[in-house]
Order: sequence, then C-alpha cells, then structure tokens
Amino acid sequence: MPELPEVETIKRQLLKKIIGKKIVGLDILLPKLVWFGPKKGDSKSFLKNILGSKIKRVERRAKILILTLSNDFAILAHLKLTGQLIYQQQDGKVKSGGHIFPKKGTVVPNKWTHLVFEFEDKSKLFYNDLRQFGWFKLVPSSQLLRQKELKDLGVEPLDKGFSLKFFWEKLSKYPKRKIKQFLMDQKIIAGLGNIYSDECLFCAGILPTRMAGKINNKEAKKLYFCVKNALKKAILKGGSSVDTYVTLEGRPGGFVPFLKIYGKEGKKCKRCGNLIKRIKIAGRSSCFCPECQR
DNA sequence: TATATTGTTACACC
DNA sequence: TGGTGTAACAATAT
Repeated sequence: MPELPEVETIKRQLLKKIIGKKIVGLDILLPKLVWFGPKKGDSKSFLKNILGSKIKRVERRAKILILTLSNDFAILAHLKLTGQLIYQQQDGKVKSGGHIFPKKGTVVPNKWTHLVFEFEDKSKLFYNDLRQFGWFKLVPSSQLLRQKELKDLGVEPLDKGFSLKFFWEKLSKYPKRKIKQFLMDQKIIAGLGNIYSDECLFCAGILPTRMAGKINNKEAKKLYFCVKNALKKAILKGGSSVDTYVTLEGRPGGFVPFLKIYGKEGKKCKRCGNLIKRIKIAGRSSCFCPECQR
C-alpha cells in the first residue's frame, strides 16, 4: 500500500514524465472515483475542466498527490490501499518486465484500470485500483489549502518543521495514545502508515503498545531518527511493494527486502532470533519483536 | 461464503 | 473543548 515513500516515488517519476504535457483525452471507466469539488461521481464536469489543460506542477502532501493544472484547477489524488499509477510512453501495452500486480505478466489496461489520461504526445497515464478505494478530486487551485483532505494534515516528516522539539512536544500533547496510533495519526505527522510505523518502532526498540507519554527523552530521540531514516531509505529504494504497489513503470518498489518487521509474524527477528508477534491495535495489525522492543 | 485487509472519518464518552 | 477509543465504510480476492 502506498505510504509516504511510495507516493513520493510516484511523484518524482511523474515529474520527469508529464510536466508541461497537455491532457487531450480522459476515459473515466469508474465515475465514482472522481469528484468535482464536493460532488462525487460528476465525471462530466471533471472531464470538461481537465481536457485541454497542461500539467503545471506535481507535488505530494502526506500520501496525497497534487497535480496543478494550467487552467486554475488542481487534481488531488489518493491511492489508498491498492491504487496504481502507470505511465506508458506510447500506444500499446506497458513493457515493464512483467511484474504488475496481481500476477506476473499482468498488463495495462486491465479489469482494474479505471481512469486513462491521454497526453498530446500519445503517452498515457493509467489509474488501476483493485479495491476502488482511491479517489481523484478536481478543485480550484486557489482553494487547494482549504480542502478538508489537506487542511488538517500534520507536519511532513522529511521537512524542517519536523524537529526533535516538535516530536517531543507532540508526544506530551497526546500522552495516553498508543505510540503506534500516534505515529499513524495524519494530523500529527503526515505520511506514515502501517508499514513504516511498524518499521520505525522496531528500529527504535519500542513496543507499539507503549503510551506516548511514557516514552522517555532518549527513546524519543531514537524514534525520531528512525522515522527520518526509514522514510529516506525507502524513498531511495523506490518504496515498498506490499499488496499492490508499483512504481510509475509498473515495477515493484525495491524496499521490501529491507523490511525488518512488517508482515513478518511467526518469522525470526533479524536482530535477536526470537519469534515475531502480531497483535491488533485499533483494528490494525502490528508486528513486533517482544525481545527487541520494550 | 466468511474473512481479512487499511486509511480515513464519524461519533460517543469523559 | 479536545483528547481518546471504537466502529463503520470503501470492494475485492481467496
């Protein structure tokens, strides 16, 4: 599933491919995925206000992609659990080495392809989504920051605003929150999901069930640097392909071999050899090593 | 066929 | 008021 590093990877690849290109076609095969402002499923207005415009900027905020258009509109896109954006240079099938989810050799478009953007140079951008939880919202650029999807988001963990001081203050602001839930709260730190919160807690040697208010200064410092490092390393490797995530070329991200704890229930801990356990926290699965994490 | 899956939000409670 | 916890919801594959 795409979290910050995965969306950042897609953003960086999109930048190189679609900046300045004019959108000359858009197939909306599943209208419920698109919103025109607050209106869900208004594919007619969505289409009308996109066609003929150029891609001016591509940005990321938390797990959301922001495509600013030349016509004073912007597209907000959230891939949720299973969204994929795949770029194709010219007509035909994507030649990607055949690693597109769910099966090796799957091509696009396929039964999970719900949106197809076509650019002036005949290149295409496909949006696939197995569970159909993702969304694309077209909003006036001037009101971008007023959108509810953006306005309440917390700090970007790789920005300067995410300082140790900030982290420490927030920990004391929500003392009764389990640290795992704290890390995943988009209103505090924007962009961490289940994978990277588990990885960061393992890295810092802290149990996911620990209360934020009981984290001491030394632990907080360690966790802070684990968050930054985990995200930076994952971005360098093109993200983690868990579930259905692929890069813009339809390839899996390269970070999976570096995951130490996420999804490793029942396996041996890489650090101490003990068995990795899994529990549910707020309905979400959390993997941890009972020996290394205290 | 029942279940598991996760990001987000709505809502009840103190 | 705002921190906290829980449940619901999206749709699909297995």
